[in-house]
Amino acid sequence: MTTTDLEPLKKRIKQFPFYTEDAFDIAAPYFKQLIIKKGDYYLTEGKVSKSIAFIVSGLFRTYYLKDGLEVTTCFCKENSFTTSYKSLITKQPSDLSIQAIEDAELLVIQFEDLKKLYEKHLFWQQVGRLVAEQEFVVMASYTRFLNDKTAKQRYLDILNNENDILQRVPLIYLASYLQIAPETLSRIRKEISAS
Amino acid sequence: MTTTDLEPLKKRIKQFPFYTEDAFDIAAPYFKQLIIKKGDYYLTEGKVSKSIAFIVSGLFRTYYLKDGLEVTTCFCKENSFTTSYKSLITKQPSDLSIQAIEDAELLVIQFEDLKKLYEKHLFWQQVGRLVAEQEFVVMASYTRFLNDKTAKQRYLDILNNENDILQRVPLIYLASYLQIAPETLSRIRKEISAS
DNA sequence: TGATATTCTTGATATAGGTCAATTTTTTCG
DNA sequence: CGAAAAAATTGACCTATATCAAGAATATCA
Repeated sequence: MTTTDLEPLKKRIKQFPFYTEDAFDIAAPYFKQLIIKKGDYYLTEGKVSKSIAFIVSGLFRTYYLKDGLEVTTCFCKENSFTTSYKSLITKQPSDLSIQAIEDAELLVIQFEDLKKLYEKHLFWQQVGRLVAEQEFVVMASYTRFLNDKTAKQRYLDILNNENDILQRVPLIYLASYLQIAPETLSRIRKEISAS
Repeated sequence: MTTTDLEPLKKRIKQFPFYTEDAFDIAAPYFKQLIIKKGDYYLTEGKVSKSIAFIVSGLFRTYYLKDGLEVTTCFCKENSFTTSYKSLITKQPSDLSIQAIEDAELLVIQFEDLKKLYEKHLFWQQVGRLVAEQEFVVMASYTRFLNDKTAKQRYLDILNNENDILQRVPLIYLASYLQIAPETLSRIRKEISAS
């Protein structure tokens, strides 16, 4: 019997202020390994999100349905966390699905267990706050990204700043993340390659 | 010498779980009253946000400049908090300005002081987390609001759900909050009143 | 109160990006 | 490998909303 390797997670948690080995050790038993194959789901629409996943390896996208069409809202890669944060917080059914677009390995903690840590350790309560703050900043930036830039600017932004993601996802997902019709994205790419 | 009346703030803080009078009393001395006249600013673009304000009375809007035009991102009314949350968290200069659009009374706490409370009391650390979570949910909803609905739907949403705000702000601010040109909003209103 | 600035409305016109339909290219997987 | 499915491209056309310009209605405050 081997124990799950938590090193990648520990490395991430160490980045938070006031980290101690103690705090980590007490949390460690709560994390369970979960393997998800490409195309499969960590969470599906309609379910209440009850856990948070640390992505050891692989790539996920979150999407919701708008008039029957999938709208991708996020790409989540290794060394970050994923969940339907809104569903987790509000305890309402998720309107997001979270799908692996590469084979993935997760370390999952139940939110109930995390809350126990919140109450036991200022450190974990603080991690909860910092993560929430970070999520807010990311969401605020995404809103501005969508609303302040033209379709072409948005694509160029990704091309310049998140090229690794671009290489790993089908353009059809990227298009909806950029809030562009796939046909329009195709034209933008053509225009750029011509110049 | 009279002490500042913190009752409205206390009433709001009482809504958080694990509230105790003790926790509130320890925080109380940090809150300072601030009066802001209509048209004046709580925060201006370029400054780093270093405090959080509880709005006892009055109404604020936050806006940023996009190609020289003011884009309103939020209306903040009595019994809620306001700040440039992103600037506060990231310690970067704010791209938002926060302007009173009605005479207002605030209770202001410095973020430095709040952080002291975070470290002293699990309760306040938790308040910080819950507020961050709430801000995230609001921002996520706003993003979806802007991207999933047509201009007309967005206006009708506000008309039906936030009529009090609508009564209190010039349409020109509302238009930019809805990401609609003022002319378009005017036409939408005309169309609705005709039907 | 009245002059001035601000806000709101209306019309004419422009455009970024969407939609629909057909084809080609790429990926998947038995 | 090769067939079927999925993704990407291309062309023709459309539409929601922006922009520009001008006038009417309101609000402000000396």
